Amino acid sequence: MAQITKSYEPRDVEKKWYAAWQQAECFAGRVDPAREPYAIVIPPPNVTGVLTMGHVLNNTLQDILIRRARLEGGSAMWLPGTDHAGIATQSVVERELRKQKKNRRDLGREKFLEQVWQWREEKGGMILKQLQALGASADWARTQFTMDPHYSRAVLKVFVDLYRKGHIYRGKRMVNWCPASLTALSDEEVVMKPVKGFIYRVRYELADQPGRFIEVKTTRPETIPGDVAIAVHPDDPRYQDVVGRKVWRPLNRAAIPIIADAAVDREFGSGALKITPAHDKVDFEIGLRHKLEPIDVLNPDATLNDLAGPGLAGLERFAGRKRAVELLRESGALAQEEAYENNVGYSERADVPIEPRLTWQWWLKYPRVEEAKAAVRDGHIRFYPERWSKVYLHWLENIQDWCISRQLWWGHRIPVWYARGLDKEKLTEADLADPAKVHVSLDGPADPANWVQEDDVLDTWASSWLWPFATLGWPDEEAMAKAGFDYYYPTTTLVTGPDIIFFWVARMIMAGLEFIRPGEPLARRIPFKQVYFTGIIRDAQGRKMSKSLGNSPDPLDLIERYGADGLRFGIVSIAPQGQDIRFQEDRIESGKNFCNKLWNACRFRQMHGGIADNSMLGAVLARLEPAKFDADDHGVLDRLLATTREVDRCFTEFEFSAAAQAIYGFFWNDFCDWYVEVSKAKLQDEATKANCLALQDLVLRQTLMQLHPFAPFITEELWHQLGYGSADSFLIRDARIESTSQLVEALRLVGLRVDLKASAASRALQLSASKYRADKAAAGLAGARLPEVYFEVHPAHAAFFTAAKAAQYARIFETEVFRPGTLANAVNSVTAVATFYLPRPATDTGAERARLQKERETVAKHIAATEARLANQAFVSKAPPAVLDGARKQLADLQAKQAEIDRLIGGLG
RNA sequence: GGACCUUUAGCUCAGUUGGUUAGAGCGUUUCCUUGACAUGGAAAAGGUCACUGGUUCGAGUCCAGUAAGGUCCA
Repeated sequence: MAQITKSYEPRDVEKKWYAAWQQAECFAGRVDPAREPYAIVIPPPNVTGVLTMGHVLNNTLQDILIRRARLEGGSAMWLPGTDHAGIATQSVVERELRKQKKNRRDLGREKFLEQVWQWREEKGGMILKQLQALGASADWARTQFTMDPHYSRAVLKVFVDLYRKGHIYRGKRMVNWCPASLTALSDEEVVMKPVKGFIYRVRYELADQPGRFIEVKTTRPETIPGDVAIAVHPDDPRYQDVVGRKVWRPLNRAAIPIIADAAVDREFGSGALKITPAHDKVDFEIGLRHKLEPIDVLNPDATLNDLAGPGLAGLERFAGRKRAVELLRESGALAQEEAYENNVGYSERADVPIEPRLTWQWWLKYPRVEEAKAAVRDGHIRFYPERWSKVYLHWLENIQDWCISRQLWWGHRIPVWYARGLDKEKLTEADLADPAKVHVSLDGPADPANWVQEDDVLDTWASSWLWPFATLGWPDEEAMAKAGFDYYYPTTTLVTGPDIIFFWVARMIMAGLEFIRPGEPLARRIPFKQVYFTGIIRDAQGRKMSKSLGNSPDPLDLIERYGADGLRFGIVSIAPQGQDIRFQEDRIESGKNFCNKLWNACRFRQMHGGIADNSMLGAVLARLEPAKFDADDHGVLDRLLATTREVDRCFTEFEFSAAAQAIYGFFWNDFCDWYVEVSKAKLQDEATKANCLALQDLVLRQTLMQLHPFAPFITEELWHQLGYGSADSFLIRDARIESTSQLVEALRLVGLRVDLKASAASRALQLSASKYRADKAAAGLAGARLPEVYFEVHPAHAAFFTAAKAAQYARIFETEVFRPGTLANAVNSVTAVATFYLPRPATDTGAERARLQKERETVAKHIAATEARLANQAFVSKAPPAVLDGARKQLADLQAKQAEIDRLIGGLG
């Protein structure tokens, strides 16, 4: 066996084990009826994406769940892949074309798509490689891409199916138009931002009554040429006499009617509203009600067109706004201009203001909305934290049809063909229902020469909503059998961010319910049983991490500096359930430090004796000698079991950071700081050495297993170094973690039960040692190793803290000689276990008296408070007995302590 | 406008169904190269638990309200 090095060097260890795991196919998810299936599908990252801290957190948590499931004996399968990300990917390739002074139209659709595929082959999916550096144990052989042939076929089949069921229709409606990407967007892809601008009061002159004006407030004067009416509230007394008459539109002058509509807000401005149906959703509705023909004054790229009239036509929309204001001012129509802040919808991807625009698009009426609500409401799918279910249900209550068409080339082209020669812009509902005019099918028409395919592609989310089953071969039965569909669906857990609860989570649930196992119970059709929502990683100031702020650390750089395990452990330990995370690099550093601590504890073990039989739990336990167990042995075993219990609980509640902290606290404080220290004496004594090493082996074994999901590389390495696994086995694949009850039972079989009294005695001694060292430091003796220290054990601890035992603690009490007795003119340390007497070179009775007096005051204060509580009749009669006993015991202890201090003060003379 | 979240030590956060003297990590200060680890060890300082009421023998915890910050929806 190789000697463990002085400090942990992650780089080579990580490379070595990742390659070995892959070589041995440790990540493969295999159908095995004897084992419990455990499946996770990755939230497919954007194929153009690179690893961010958000990915690190999200994927570390998935890997933790998958690795824990393996350790628990489940057949774990983590399915990776990427998303074709329509707009993002198309933009990347278009940007490259622009460098060559070309655009996609120069190339034509087919050539352009060839370029995109080429880009994807060369540079796409880099993020999956980066996940490997993080240690992700995904089943790479199953890697999926939403544009793969079989996946595409699933997407198109779903379109055709929903079309035939009447869920999909083509309609000319207001959409959110992105003038940068030149495509429609769904409501979910629009973010509202407050924007500082101006609001203008504009006067419209009555056509038949020159000199009389109606005033309208608007933030968008450039759309005035698109006005088709002025609307007032039917009950507004100010305007009773003008309804039905006409006003002059002040830009691109024309007479337009004054109409009455109840949707007008009488409180806003003067109570009159300009109606521009082509450029506003509300106006569009009003226009429909009054049968007004919209006037679209914008081109697709949001420049003003000829309908905007002379002076504005050809201008970009914001330049047009300035110009419109000038024109209004010149003509005297501008009454006022004031600063104003309003909410403007922005394209999430392109970050430019969207335009409400009237276009033909494909729409989806969501299927299974009610069932989707029931699935979560009735607990078939559980959200962690639970509160997200409210957000989810609220969205479903107010659900709107989904605009699924995108005016892009990169994506799944909609499987609709129009009879050659038809004018797509003028199709009626009857035309759309006529198979001679419109053909919808998976494979296209038999006579393609007579048809023209729809140009639009589907929204990327209209492919990723099928992810949990299209990745398992659906709808092809042979592929499903090969992928283990029956075994792995529904998948177990989904780990994702709450920002895509509507985009993705809700839609996946509806898709699963609609397409999988029709007619079977809901619980068999849902795509997953649990959804864990992570927090969002922010910088130290609480800002979202973003490229433009440059406040996002590079995860690969962090892995380089702290190791993948350090990064994983660090990030998980600061990620409380359901809250956003403030990233602080020092936490990653402490993850690395913990790895080093673990490393050195194992090194200590290795330096103190050859590795005996550690091959299985039974072998380790067989080496324990229960008869030799002392208080500290019981203490560390007690803490090990408590930690195991806590980690078990954390996994059922998805409390990952609590689990990490439980392991950290146990290992560092209980094991290293105390047990390893007391071991140093035990290992010098042949009578206690073997048992001590066996107990260390047990603690290290269970710790490595518990820690493995969080820090896979170092634990695998140490697992082998300490002989827990044979050369051809792996911690990741072959180890089976014991639950608390299994561990307790295994201990019982070798005659071991934790003695709680002994454990408590060990704990009391630890606290005493702390108190002792504090007293020692307060007396100016910090750090000094004393030649001799005496003690008088308090009766309650005499059984555990014997003279022979005490000698073993000399090191911890920083003394050469440690034995019973008293000492006059000493520094006196009163603890729960004993009173200690520390010699000091020049005795200062005054200082010692002052120190003891101060301590006496503190004790007296607590005594008074406790006495007051016990003197309260209401407390005594109503508090539960355990609390009452606790208070009484506390009082007794405090009084004993006070008496001891008094005795010492008296002894100072 | 509606819904949800947050407010505890200088910083980041724990704190189960109310119950002894409110915890951790980092940071700060002091001491220690002793033999696993200075990526370490020991100790200390530091908190009117945002505020105001209420329920209770007892409130960081439960209830009502207020304030500040944040997120989502409209």
